[in-house]
Amino acid sequence: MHLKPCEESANKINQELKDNKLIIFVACCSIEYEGRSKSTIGEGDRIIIIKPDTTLLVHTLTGFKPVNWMRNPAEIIAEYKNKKIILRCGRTKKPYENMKVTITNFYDYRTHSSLTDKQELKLRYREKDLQDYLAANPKLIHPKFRLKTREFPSPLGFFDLYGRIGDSYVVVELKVERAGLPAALQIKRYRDWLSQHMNDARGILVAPSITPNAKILLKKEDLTFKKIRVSDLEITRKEDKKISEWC
Amino acid sequence: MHLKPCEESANKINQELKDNKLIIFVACCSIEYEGRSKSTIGEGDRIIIIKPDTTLLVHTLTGFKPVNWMRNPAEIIAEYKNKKIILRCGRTKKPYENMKVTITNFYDYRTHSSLTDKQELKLRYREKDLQDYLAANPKLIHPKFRLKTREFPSPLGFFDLYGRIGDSYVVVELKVERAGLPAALQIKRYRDWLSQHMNDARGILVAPSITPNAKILLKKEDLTFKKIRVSDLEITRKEDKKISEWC
DNA sequence: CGCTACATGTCGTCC
DNA sequence: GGACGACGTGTAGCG
Repeated sequence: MHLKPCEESANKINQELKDNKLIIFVACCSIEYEGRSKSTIGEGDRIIIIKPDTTLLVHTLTGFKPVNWMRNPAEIIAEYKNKKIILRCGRTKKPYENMKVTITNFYDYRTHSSLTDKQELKLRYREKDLQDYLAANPKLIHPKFRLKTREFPSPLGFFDLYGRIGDSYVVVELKVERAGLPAALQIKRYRDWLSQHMNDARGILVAPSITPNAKILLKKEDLTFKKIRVSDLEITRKEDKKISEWC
Repeated sequence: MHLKPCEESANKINQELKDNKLIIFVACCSIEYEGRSKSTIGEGDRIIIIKPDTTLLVHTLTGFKPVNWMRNPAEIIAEYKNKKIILRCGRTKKPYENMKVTITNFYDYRTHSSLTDKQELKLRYREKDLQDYLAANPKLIHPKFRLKTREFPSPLGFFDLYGRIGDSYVVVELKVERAGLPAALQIKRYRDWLSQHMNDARGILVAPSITPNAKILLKKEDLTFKKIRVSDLEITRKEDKKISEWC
């Protein structure tokens, strides 16, 4: 449908907002936002989605991230003024934010109701799963590692894994992605805290790889790096297959 | 348009992908993803956007984040099989990932070409602006603070601001949001590094507020917290205005 | 509701 | 292309 900026269009939009319809349109618009930050963008052609839960997304023609957005819960109102449709949108919870979308031309306007989606995303191979797996197979970390607890609560934060190697007390920090300086500093402060309470404390950083600076820090601080790729544990990823070869 | 799952539809989609059209549709589909992680989601009604730059987004009916996506650059191919349209999508650069969208029913299908957007988002009130302002008004940090340089390069990272208070050398870390443990640790390691090179080193953390744990660490480490809200500097945000009161 | 840590984070920027 | 840090980060989990 090709909506025109007029009084009836504003009314129509307001009714459909009220009915919690899914609204999708492409339009030439400019946007102002104010809240945690403040932004403006001049006139251009963009995609706008208003979900039944009042989530509002504005996408430009390129890139992953919306150029502007409003998280639910929000209030959204349309009005007609100076030959333009103005969408006012404000969050009804903290952080309070608001947005104004000024539409000069619609290229397309569609609404949907009675759509259903009862499925949930099943995600695998992240830190939690790695922790599960290593808790069940502690010897992958060190042949003599004996696990005592997972998510051990220290004042500095939770130790992913905590246990012993011989007489030493050991804190293990897990990273699914390449470990950088922050990860190295994290295991350092964990080990340092632990050594204040135990005679013999060690720290092990588990990750698929490590950045040079992080490696230097570990060496200097007598900490251990253990290379474990989450994807090696069960399944090999198809990284280089050509598009035609996928199953 | 109400596309049906058939051979012609697959051909049409492939042609429009080739033409770098913007494609937006609502469909009942299931999705498999594999790459940095791995996920599946069963059949449900979702919104799918394919941008001219090959960015692909799949949105459910609620929430801000896409349930599945593929960042550009990617290759996308449609095919017809077993009364379903299958979209295969794979990134052509690292990280290599791929996705399969299996479509059983289209509720809507729209494409657009000749859309243009030459505008860029103008964002304000973030860390850069705070740095600008405090560099121009260093006395807001401390009455005796004399700025030497901004973005002072240390091996640990850039010091947001660097200068002197009396005979002390001072590193300042700026945060626009509430400062947590990571921020406190950051200023600590900056100060520690500085104290290895200077007789008298101090660290100041500037933020609108601070979490309890971070505050404890600062106190214990003899670091300073200075409360500065970026929004107090020039402009008051309208946080609690009702929707009807916005300009 | 605040605090913390994770994320298929994404994105820019510097090297 | 890797490393690093900001982000209107969003989001889930827990107290």
